[in-house]
Amino acid sequence: MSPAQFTPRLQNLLCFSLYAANNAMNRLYLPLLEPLKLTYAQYVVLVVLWEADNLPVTRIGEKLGLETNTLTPLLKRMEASGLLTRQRNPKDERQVIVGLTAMGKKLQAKVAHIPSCIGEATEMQLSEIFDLRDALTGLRKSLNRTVSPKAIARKPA
Amino acid sequence: MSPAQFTPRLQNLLCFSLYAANNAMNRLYLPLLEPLKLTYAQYVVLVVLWEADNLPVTRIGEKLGLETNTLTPLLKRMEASGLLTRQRNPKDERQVIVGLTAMGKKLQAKVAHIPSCIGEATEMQLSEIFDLRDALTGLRKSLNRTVSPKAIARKPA
DNA sequence: TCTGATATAATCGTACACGATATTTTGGAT
DNA sequence: ATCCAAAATATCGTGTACGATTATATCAGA
Repeated sequence: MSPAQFTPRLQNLLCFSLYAANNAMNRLYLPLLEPLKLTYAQYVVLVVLWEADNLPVTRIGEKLGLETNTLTPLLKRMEASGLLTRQRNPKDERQVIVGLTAMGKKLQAKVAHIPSCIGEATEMQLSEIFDLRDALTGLRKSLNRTVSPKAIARKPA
Repeated sequence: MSPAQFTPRLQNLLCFSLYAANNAMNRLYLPLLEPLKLTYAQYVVLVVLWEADNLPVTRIGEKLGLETNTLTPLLKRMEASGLLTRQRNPKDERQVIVGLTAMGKKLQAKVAHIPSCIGEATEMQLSEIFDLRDALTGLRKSLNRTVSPKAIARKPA
């Protein structure tokens, strides 16, 4: 083990490169999502529902790696802004089924330009982007084997 | 452009792989830092100060990619828990100089085990970790050329 | 010297993300 | 049928991050 491990420098830390890149990515999304009155978390909830509508809260949490203590208030805000509905499942009154409203569905067209904006800002080739994405997905899955939210412990996304 | 770009799937998005990996990393740090009563943000502030003590707030912000609206309350909490001091610079009363206390310095020894814990949890070779870290640092710098906090616009970290 | 622009930090309001806990519903074992 | 554990969601408190704004100090130019 090198002494550097005992006095880690910021620039050497994987965790910091991840933390700072994530903050930078969020800052890039802010002006892109602001005209739609969306936050990044709200955006990814919509991405999930555009793929598969009418999901219970926990199922959304499995896909996003979030639990209900984060999702419930988030979904309530999205319901209040008219993007989705939250209804108890008559078949199982424990579940709340989250479904898109017409407005929520319509937003899909209005974010179509975003991926290319992000792509440009990365200044990377598509193949590099895909490699980085896959490396990060692999990292997430490895980390989740050590510690994971309850929702993911049951079903790794 | 493939149609997939207009209906992005969660798993295809670089931003989501980054977001979810960062959340997972934070969850891994929580139990490691909890015995020290540190948050992740507080930890990286200490890493900065262990490298170079007695920095003005904005200088810390340049290194971390954060601004004073985030740092001021963070540093006040760390001052309250006895990790650091905040003093106006007599040479320039606009600046607040942040310095480690003895307790703040002592903590460095108590985090020495953390990098190897993280390393293990990644299930990656050191060379892979370094490659991923460098790719993320490059991504951050690219993204910061499109949008960046004021602190970074002046001096890219 | 004075005045306006800039630099530095702080404050305020909003929205996550987390651990801990509570509430309600369901299902299985007796 | 009853009771108990598990499941699903919600609530609460804390600590970031962010945009917008404010307050004070410094500095440069007229």
